[in-house]
Amino acid sequence: MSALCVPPAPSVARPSGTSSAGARARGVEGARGAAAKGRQTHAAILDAALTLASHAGLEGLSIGALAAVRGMSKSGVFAHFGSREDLQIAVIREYHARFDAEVFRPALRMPRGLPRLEGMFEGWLRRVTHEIDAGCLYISGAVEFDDRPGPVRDALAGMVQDWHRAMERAIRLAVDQGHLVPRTDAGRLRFEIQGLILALHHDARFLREPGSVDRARLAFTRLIDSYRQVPTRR
Amino acid sequence: MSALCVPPAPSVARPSGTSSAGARARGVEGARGAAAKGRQTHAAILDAALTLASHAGLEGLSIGALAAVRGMSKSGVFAHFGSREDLQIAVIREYHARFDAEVFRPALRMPRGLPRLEGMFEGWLRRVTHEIDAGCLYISGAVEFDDRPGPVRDALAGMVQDWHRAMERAIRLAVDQGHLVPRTDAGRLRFEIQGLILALHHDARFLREPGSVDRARLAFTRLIDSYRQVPTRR
DNA sequence: GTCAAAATAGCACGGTCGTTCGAAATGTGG
DNA sequence: CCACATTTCGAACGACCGTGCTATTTTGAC
Repeated sequence: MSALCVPPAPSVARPSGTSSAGARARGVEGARGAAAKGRQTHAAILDAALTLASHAGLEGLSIGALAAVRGMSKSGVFAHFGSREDLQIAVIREYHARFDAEVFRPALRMPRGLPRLEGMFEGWLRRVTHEIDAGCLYISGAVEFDDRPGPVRDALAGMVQDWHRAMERAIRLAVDQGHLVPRTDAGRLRFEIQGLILALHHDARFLREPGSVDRARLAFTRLIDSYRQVPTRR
Repeated sequence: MSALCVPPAPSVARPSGTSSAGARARGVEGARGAAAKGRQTHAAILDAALTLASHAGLEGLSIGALAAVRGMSKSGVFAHFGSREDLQIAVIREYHARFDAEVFRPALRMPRGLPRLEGMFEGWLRRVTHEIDAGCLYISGAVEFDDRPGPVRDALAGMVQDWHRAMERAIRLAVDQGHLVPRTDAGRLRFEIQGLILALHHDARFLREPGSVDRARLAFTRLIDSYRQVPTRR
């Protein structure tokens, strides 16, 4: 399912000695038919949670606010996720799935090498641009959880690292294809590209500075050019 | 005082119709002698608040935790700042002052042009490096308040923009000195440099990736080289 | 329609939060 | 030492938080 690896919805392996039906595992469960309405509202809540977390951050995501948005009771919402932490992780997982579908997978359809790398950046850019009033969970989450160990941080870091690995793979492919100079350090180029996205997110979203997107795109072009393999060179 | 402009401690111009002695303006007040012990604990609290906010973020900065750290009562702490918001702003202002003293002012002592620009980056780098287990308030604040209008966000944004302007001034000086190519776009170069710092903060602090500092330094060198005015060129 | 299972509501608990207010303690100038 | 301003405390408030329990409603298969 998710092209950026990560095990698919780990069927909630937590201790779950929590007695009550509230913590019931909302994993793959009895396959066919069993939960029709349940799954549906579960998805709807998750969607609202994603919107909410995009604005208030994962820390600002509260079950009460979520219940108010969905027009249902706190405990009704709560029952769909074993705990607030599980809710946060579910949100991260959902964000990852969307990022995967909207950024990574389309880029995979581009020919390997520079075009695919550029596709990744463009998709990323598009997402951050649309998110200018929504906020990237990878970025806000990184800041919120950089000092807070635990499963949420682990989930977040794992997915960000997946994405980094994917980018570096694309960079190495571009080297193999002869599009970039052979001595290209994939890790460093990934670092530099990511810096552009972070700067864009900062300038556009926090400072509301217009023209940031063009600036990021220009900087990317400059950056790639400095790594480009020019056949007619010395 | 603060070389990066920003009016110096605006003597708290808020309405202050809040009756009680709690909200008493802790501004410049009667100059000499009047408040000896008060100022001292005020500074001590502020220092602890800075440490706390560096780890938990400005949002995570709570008066209760601060009181516990300082070994005093919540209301005792509270009385030193009119409100939580004023506390946050005071923290930001203090952070700005330190940044000013540790990054900006030392760089000003370097000869104008590239050396000063490099000095700024190095100072910034040093600060982020030391902050690897402390967190940069400019960065975490930007993420926390990008969707939250109000005086805290305004204060934060103002100071970040001050710093940006200072960097761009340094870049333009480097152009004037003939160190960088004349067509250098100061805003874009500032954007690119800032991206490196943000990427460093992200990789080193969130992902705990070793070698990020060297990577950032290398990337900076590469970046500057791509803008460098080479006298012996074509 | 029946009936079990699933989904949701309602309510209460313990906790932390920022804030208020009046009293107690502490410091300071005369 | 006194008198006064400043500083600190303690207790309480209302609000919101996550969570646990027990009903009640809704759903879906037969």
